[in-house]
Amino acid sequence: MAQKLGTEVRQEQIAQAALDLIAARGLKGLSVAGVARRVGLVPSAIYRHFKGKEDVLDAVLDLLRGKLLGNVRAVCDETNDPIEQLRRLLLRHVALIRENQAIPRVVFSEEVIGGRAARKAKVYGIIRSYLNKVAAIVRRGQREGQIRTDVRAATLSVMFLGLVQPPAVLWLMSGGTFNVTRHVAEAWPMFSGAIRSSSGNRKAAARGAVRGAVGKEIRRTMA
Amino acid sequence: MAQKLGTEVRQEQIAQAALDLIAARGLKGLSVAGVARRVGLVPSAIYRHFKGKEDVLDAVLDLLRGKLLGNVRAVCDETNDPIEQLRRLLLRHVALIRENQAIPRVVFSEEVIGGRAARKAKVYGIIRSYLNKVAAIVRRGQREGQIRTDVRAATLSVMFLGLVQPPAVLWLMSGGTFNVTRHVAEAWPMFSGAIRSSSGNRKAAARGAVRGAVGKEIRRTMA
DNA sequence: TGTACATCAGTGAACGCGCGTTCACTGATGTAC
DNA sequence: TGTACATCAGTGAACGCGCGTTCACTGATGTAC
Repeated sequence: MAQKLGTEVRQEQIAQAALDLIAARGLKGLSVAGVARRVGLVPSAIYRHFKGKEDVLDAVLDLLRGKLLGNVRAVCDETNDPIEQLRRLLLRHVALIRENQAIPRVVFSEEVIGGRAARKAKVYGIIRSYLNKVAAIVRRGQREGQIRTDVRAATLSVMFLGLVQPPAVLWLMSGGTFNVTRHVAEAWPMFSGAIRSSSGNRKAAARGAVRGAVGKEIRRTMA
Repeated sequence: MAQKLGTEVRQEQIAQAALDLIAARGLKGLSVAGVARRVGLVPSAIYRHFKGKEDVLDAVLDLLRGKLLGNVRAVCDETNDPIEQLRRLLLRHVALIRENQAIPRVVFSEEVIGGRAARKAKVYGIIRSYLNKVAAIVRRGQREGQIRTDVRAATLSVMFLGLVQPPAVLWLMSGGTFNVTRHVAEAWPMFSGAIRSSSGNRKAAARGAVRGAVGKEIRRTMA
């Protein structure tokens, strides 16, 4: 018989084991038996600590939320410059995904995207929190004059996500061939250049001109 | 007994029914029985036309490849300006995904990302073909002077994908709440502005300056 | 310090459901004669 | 035009596998007295 441990300890172990299992085999490969084996228990023992498989998955989502939002907090502690915060967040995000394939695997999984409404909402909530924090950084940059103000912060935050997400998917699907780091290293300078407000003496005038041009483009795009 | 039809006809019907089913309920909800019901057959009848469920999925992938690459061909026929081609491709892509939720659902699915190597490779191949065609458009734009040359075409093509992919995921997860069209309409002007080569008389000089700056940024980003 | 008892984490057998797949059979359709 | 035959799409019953979940039972641990 396996050692008897408190339910809090087991819950942590189980959630972590589930996370590892997802990282290794994907959400589809997440089974109660597999988790139990990793923890050194018998499948039915899992039910001493969780109501069922669904609850285990919820615990995994909580872990992921912690990791994602933790990154945001970390970069905010590291520096004060909004653009520099974004750059570091980007690098951390890439590192996080590399070490933890479970994140994209969960976010993009069927269980989540096509699954129960409650879970879909939970994952959406996590991503929204993340995006909102990114948008807050952007908004501060806009107030303080480093970031252009003719594009909504919400839009910029989703574009920011667009720097990592496609490469992450390509990386997963290529089995590690696609070079995420290289892509990000090339894409970030262009992105950061594009979101910087035109600085210098003609600042206000230039910004006005750009805003007019973008507005015209929006009307064209939607036509 | 259902009407007897040729195997080619049935194969098309079955692939289309599978596509519809995926769009409605996700890949997880794709069952032989479900497909059979939609076609008006009994489950075992499917095996007259496909070796098994896996083969049905492969047929679905072929359908998707056709739709994706078809869009590229269409925009190349519509106009000659590379940037305009990209803009139209973006709009078409959004429309395609809106009408056909099956695309993101398949691409992001477990079956694909964590599934058999052969299928993963097939989907990766489809996306690579798409990206390569986008990169070809970009490269032409670079040769002809409309698009900046200090960022690789491959990188720009992945960034292009980054304009749609995150909003598509958010749209799916939010159950249709997230406004993809609006995001794209706002993101495109910024993107197209950022990829345009600085035109005018000081063209070469400006480009040289930008290239220098970007190179410096790359070294910083990777540090 | 020792004994009885309550608690509760861990066990293993068994159940049931969904689902992909097989197989012998049916009967409609088109062709050869 | 009619008849026999071959072909092959469609049928329904049954199988088997994986897997989540249940349940009565065990036995280790800590507490009360």
